[in-house]
Amino acid sequence: MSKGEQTRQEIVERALALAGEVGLEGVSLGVLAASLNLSKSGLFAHFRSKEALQIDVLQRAIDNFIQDVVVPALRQPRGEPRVRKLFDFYLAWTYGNGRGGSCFFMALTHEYDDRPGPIRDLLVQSQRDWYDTIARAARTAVEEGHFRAGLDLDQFAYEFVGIGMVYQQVAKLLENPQAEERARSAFEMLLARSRS
Amino acid sequence: MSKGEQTRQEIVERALALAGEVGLEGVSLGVLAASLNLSKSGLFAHFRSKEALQIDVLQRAIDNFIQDVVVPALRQPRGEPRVRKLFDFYLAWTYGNGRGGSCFFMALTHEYDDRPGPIRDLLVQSQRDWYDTIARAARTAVEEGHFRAGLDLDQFAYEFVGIGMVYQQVAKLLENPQAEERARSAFEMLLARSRS
DNA sequence: GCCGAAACCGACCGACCGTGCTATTCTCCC
DNA sequence: GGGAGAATAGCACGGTCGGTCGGTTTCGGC
Repeated sequence: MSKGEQTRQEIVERALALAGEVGLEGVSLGVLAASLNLSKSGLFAHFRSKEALQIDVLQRAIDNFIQDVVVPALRQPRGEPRVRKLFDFYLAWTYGNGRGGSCFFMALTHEYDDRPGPIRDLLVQSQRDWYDTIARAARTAVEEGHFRAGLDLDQFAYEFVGIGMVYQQVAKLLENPQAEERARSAFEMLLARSRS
Repeated sequence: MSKGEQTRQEIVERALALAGEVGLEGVSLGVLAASLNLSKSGLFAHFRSKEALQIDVLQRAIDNFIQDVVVPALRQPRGEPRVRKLFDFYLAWTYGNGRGGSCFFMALTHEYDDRPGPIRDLLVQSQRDWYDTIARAARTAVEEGHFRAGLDLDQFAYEFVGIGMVYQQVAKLLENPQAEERARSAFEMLLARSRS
């Protein structure tokens, strides 16, 4: 990897960390450059525009999410165990990501849900993929006989994500220590309903 | 109401609308003033600081939410009907609020969940009140015999809010027309589980 | 070890930010 | 209807923003 490419990676990585604290739009080139001991122009030379950097950052976040949540879950046995692990890793990622900030994608959802453009497009695609991933995992559980035939897979994914979302607010904003317990309890109910 | 107070109200109102599009932090005094045909300094004279304005805007949003969601629900008969209406008004408010933007409080959650200060404090309090309101409504349903005795009221509120949150993302960001149907379906399941 | 290319820097641009200060205009009560 | 005080405008400030440009340093292949 050339020097330039390496620096580029470091920039994206640092920008992702900063974006977890102040939002993607809130990352300014000056602050980002200073935190990397780089001049603003030196940093900027790696990207055609700030938006190009933002897209790289988002893509990096998507890659990380897949690597940390989806891939390890897919290594689990097909069916309910895989669905369970998907939820576990999701919860863990949600909490650990962004050093105290909330789930990166949730923050972006509210930052870009009414701001059209390539960033929103990429975000939408990634979230659709995520819902699909959950639904596909649920389908394996149906195929394995863990979940009942005729289960509405998209509805399952919908409620799956809902639990993760409220977990974030209750854990991060409201700082309620019971948040995880409640999330797991809700998820167990969702699983139970999906079985019989 | 004096002229000054009237202008102040108009400023807060307009700022609230703008904040629904660009976030609370994203509302700049210059743009806000221009959209009201006011000079920036003329506008600023009504508030000690930008933060004071932001707090007023948030307080206004809280008042609106109570007026549009909580108060009308409390006019419903105690028990399940009241809980149902609380959800209905919540969904409607979520969708209609901010002219295409998502629920104001959800956006603020991710804007301020790692930014301490009076705004975050007020937001936290308002959200805790909201969860309490749901839990209290659920308790009336227990008292009326609609919900089973021993129902975990806070868990009920948790899952209630979770459904509302995922609804927002699916409806607003993913623009899925089935979002509301799925939300209502999930809510019916929650009610069913709370009864028997 | 040289040399072209890649990487990086410092200075700078115009625009906009929040916030004061002072002057002018408007409102409303006597 | 005039005068006091509130409401608003004008202007300037120090800063930061994304972005540009020309020059300097560093890297990597020969």
